[in-house]
Amino acid sequence: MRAKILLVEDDASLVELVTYNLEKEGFDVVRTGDGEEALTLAEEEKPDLVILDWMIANLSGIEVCRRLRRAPATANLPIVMLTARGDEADRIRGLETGADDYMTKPFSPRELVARIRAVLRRLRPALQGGALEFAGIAMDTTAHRVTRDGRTVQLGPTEFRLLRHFLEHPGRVFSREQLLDAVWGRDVYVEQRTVDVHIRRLRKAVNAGPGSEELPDLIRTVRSAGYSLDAAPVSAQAAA
Amino acid sequence: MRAKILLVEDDASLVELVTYNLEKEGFDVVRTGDGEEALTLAEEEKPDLVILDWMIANLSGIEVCRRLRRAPATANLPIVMLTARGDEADRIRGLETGADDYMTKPFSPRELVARIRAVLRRLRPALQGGALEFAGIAMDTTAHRVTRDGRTVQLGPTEFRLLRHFLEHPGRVFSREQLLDAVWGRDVYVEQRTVDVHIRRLRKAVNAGPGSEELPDLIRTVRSAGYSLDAAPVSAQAAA
DNA sequence: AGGCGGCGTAACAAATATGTCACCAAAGCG
DNA sequence: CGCTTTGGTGACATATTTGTTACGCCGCCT
Repeated sequence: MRAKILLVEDDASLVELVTYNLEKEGFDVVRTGDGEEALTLAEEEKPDLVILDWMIANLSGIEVCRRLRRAPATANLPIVMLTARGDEADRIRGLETGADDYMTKPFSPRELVARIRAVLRRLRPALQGGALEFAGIAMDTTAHRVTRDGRTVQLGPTEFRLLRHFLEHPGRVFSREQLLDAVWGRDVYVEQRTVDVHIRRLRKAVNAGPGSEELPDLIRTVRSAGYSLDAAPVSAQAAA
Repeated sequence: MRAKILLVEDDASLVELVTYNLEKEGFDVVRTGDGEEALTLAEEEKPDLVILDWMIANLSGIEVCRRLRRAPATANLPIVMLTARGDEADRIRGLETGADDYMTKPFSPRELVARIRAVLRRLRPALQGGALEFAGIAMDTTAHRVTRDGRTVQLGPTEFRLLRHFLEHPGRVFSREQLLDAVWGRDVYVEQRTVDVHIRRLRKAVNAGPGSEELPDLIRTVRSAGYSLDAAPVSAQAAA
């Protein structure tokens, strides 16, 4: 999957330079020089990361940053601040406002790309390899294809995102609420029970073996806590 | 939630400075100056973040970083590199190796703390808990999994919370009332005897060995006082 | 328009956890 | 010793949580 980056910057030559380098490295770039528009674009374009200049028209970068953090839809969006000032106090203020990293101008495009890669690797593993794998389940996020032990698994869009989320954090238990946040989106209101139904559909699809055979269930139900993708099944040892 | 930070640095005065500031800010700090040991500690201490000096004994920081990324247990561990070099090429190399951020010496402690906060803020969802361990009992609160001497232990939700409470305060004796407060909640009214029953269930689950064997009981009954999680098998204590 | 696939909800069934009891065992205590 | 107090246990009815199925809605494609 190509990562989409929102570049908020009003220095035209810098925009060109950065855009050129990012696109060369395989990112999609959406651009604006306006603070208000940046907020709109952050919602509508759903970028994977925002590069935000400190000094821009209409709203200061730091204000944009603050508002992005406040809006549920963008609260977790990775933000890299760009600043001409080398002043430490400003950098700290930027980070405390919720930026994830910053770069001081002038910077080299190579370093910017390396930093963005580092941030994305941390935050969106799915964007990196394109391939996820766990306990016999393989997902090609680029091709939107899933296999279990080599056999193709057919999934609906929601089940796909659900499984991807589990594959990105194998072993970890997620509450229904967390899953709704991560898979459905922070601003969607649906019943928590909906998660159960999709878990059920995911299980059915993933655990179907050849013929009518049933493969081991890799989705673990943690009562009163949620679900997790898990390889280690409960040891059915002698408990008599 | 106190975050635990592994500090890998061999300059003693810098270690002091950083440790002092981190602890003042409420972090737990584990330290080493040795690369090999860093890898061990990263696995055993399960820190939430690693601060890694570029120049350390035994293994270079960048090599430590690479190995941390390769091991599944630490592949997603946030890493902040510390370097004396201002050389851009090195910084890029650090980031591309998998570091999430870097700081160039000399740096101000305040900025370091701000950066660490920024990184942890991003990752908080992934940090909900961590690992607890005491006398052979290991609990992974993230995965909601408990083992005794490596064998999986099956617990109900209440038993899980109860055990977690004990693991968080090993050795300490809690009255039934305190346990009801901490595990059930302050506003729930149930009989104190209920605690006994759950202690019983917890013991049964935790002390079950292979087959029908019984492992030593780690939950100590303190008559007319309460219960505690305790490794010491001897009960020749005279409390008054 | 008609058919289709995916989605969210409701409803019911099944599984599991929980709080209390009643009764037994063990530990202080005079 | 015998009595009293405190903790251990197994059983059980109830409450809560989860599994599963059916159904209607909506957007999309032809």
